[in-house]
Amino acid sequence: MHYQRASVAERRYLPPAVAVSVVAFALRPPVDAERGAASDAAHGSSTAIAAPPTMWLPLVRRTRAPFLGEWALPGGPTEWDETLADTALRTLRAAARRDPRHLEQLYSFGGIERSADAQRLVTIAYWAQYGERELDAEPAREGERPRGREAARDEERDQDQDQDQDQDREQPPAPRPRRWDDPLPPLSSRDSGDAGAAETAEALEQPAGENVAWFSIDALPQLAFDHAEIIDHAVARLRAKTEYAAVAHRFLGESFTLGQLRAVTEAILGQAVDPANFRRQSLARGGLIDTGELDSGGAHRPARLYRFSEPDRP
Amino acid sequence: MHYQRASVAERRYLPPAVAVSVVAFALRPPVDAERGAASDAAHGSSTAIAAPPTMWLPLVRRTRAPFLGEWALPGGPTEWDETLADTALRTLRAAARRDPRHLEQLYSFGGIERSADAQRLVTIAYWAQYGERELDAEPAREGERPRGREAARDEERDQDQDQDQDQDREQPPAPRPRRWDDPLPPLSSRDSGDAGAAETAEALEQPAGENVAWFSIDALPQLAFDHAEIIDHAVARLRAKTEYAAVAHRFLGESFTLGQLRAVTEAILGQAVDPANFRRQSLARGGLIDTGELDSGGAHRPARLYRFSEPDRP
DNA sequence: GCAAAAGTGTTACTCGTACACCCATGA
DNA sequence: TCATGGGTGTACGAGTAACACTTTTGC
Repeated sequence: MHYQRASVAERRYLPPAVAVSVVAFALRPPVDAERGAASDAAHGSSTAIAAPPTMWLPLVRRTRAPFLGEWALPGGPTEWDETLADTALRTLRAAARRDPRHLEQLYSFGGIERSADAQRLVTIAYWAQYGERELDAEPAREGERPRGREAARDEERDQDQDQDQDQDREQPPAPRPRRWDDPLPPLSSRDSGDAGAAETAEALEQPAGENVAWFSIDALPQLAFDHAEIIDHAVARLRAKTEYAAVAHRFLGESFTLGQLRAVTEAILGQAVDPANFRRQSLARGGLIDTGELDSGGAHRPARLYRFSEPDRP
Repeated sequence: MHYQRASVAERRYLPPAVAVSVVAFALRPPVDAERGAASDAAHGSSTAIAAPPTMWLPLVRRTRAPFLGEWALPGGPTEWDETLADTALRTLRAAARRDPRHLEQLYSFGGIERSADAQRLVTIAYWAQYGERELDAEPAREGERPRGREAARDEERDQDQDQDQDQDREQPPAPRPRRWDDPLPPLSSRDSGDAGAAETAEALEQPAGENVAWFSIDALPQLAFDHAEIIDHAVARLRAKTEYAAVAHRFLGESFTLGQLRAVTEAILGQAVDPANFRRQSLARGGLIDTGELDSGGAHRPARLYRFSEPDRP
């Protein structure tokens, strides 16, 4: 459109473009994923979740001018008919080949370092979570339409931090043509190239699957733009969540033992948690439902399996 | 620029414009301000802060197409050389004729109800606080440059909610041309019209001073767009702040009694607080400095005056 | 003196933490 | 039988809420 034709000198006078970056956490890389750096800790068994020491996230290696060759968060500019959350989903899927289990807005960064003559860019950062199920699923092929549109539905709902009593939003008075940030209609097949503001400095070419690797947050590489800040921000947000259980359970599968949930919490917090107290507090806080089943896997007393009451998939 | 020349049909294919909305709280309207609705409670004395029952905020009456005649939050699109925070400051100043004491990013709303052929708009919501000093200051004239650039400096720092340990951001590796969201250079004299994306649905013509009124949050009028949601959000954020004292003191002047601080806290929370416990906890939490002076104003024992340690004005 | 708010003291209760201890299973 | 994690009981301390009480002013 007009953007492409604007000269370099003209571009800086255009209003800022809107892009999205996604910090997508998981307890481990997907089985088929490239691992970036720090591959010392042996992640032996494929599916079993045993004492996860840290969290991982996918990064994309830049193949363009600013910060060429460095690693950056998945993301890119919004398409004209996409919600912010859908842009996050689409770009994350292009990088990780999977839809996340949870997606939530993090913060808007007005500025990113760029050359003076580039168009300005407002980056809306999102953070996402992958559960065991998503990591085990075979990678989606390019061109398929994303599954799990529910993930976007969470967004802009419980983005608030603590005891935010999710006030219901009443319908607007006037005819409601459809918020362009609504959960969203068919994502048509038009992810071929970078239309719109794609020439922007941070704009991301769809990674073909190469140039993507998963990194432990303990061993991150040099990062492009201010993405290191964004990740710090996301980690802080994750840890600040008072409702640990609500966040932690999304890293796991459908059902889980309290031991697993505690291990995840310890991975998030980066420190040990008393098992006895964790049990009591988790159960007291509510949201955990005893399935009645037992997990007879380990060389010890079988543990009860729980589900989380949150309707993850309606 | 290009935007103006784009036809209506073309506009919807443009990338979203970026605009800002500001929820600016104060304990009372400025003396010279128009009061909207609910003017029953007699606000007798001009300067004395006596048992403020609620919070107030400025709204702007729309003089354009969607939601014409309804009230909306101060705000508007970003200029090409403005940071997000500066856009918030500029538009808030245009409405309230005053610079706030504190400004902080709230949340990004991807969508706002609009007609299908209008350009999309991403709204970054900010919330601001006015103190007694700002409310008493004579209104700034149109065309002056804003004072109190410090306010913008807060922004993007402590936006996080609770125990966020303000991690220092290291300098970027490459030459740093200047983040376009930096605290910001001379705001030149160009607030004459709406350049750029100003034709956008929500775009705001600088209010000449009319069409602006202050409302109690207990008696808000019908609001345009999803601004009611944004206000709810801002109020929730304000109440969720654990460090009440740090937030509350900004509503007051340079020095204040603990009784005043408690009254402000009660206004924020909307409920009574035990004076004895409030005193102990406030002092224990630190940040309050006994000035040694006394406030001999009321028909009772004089109260010590305190300052807050936060360097509000460096 | 009396009202009213400043300021102090005391108690009870809640919640998080630490840790001792029993339970049930696989090897 | 022993090691291991599941699961229960309990005591201690910090922080908070509730409220009685004293102090100091203006009227």
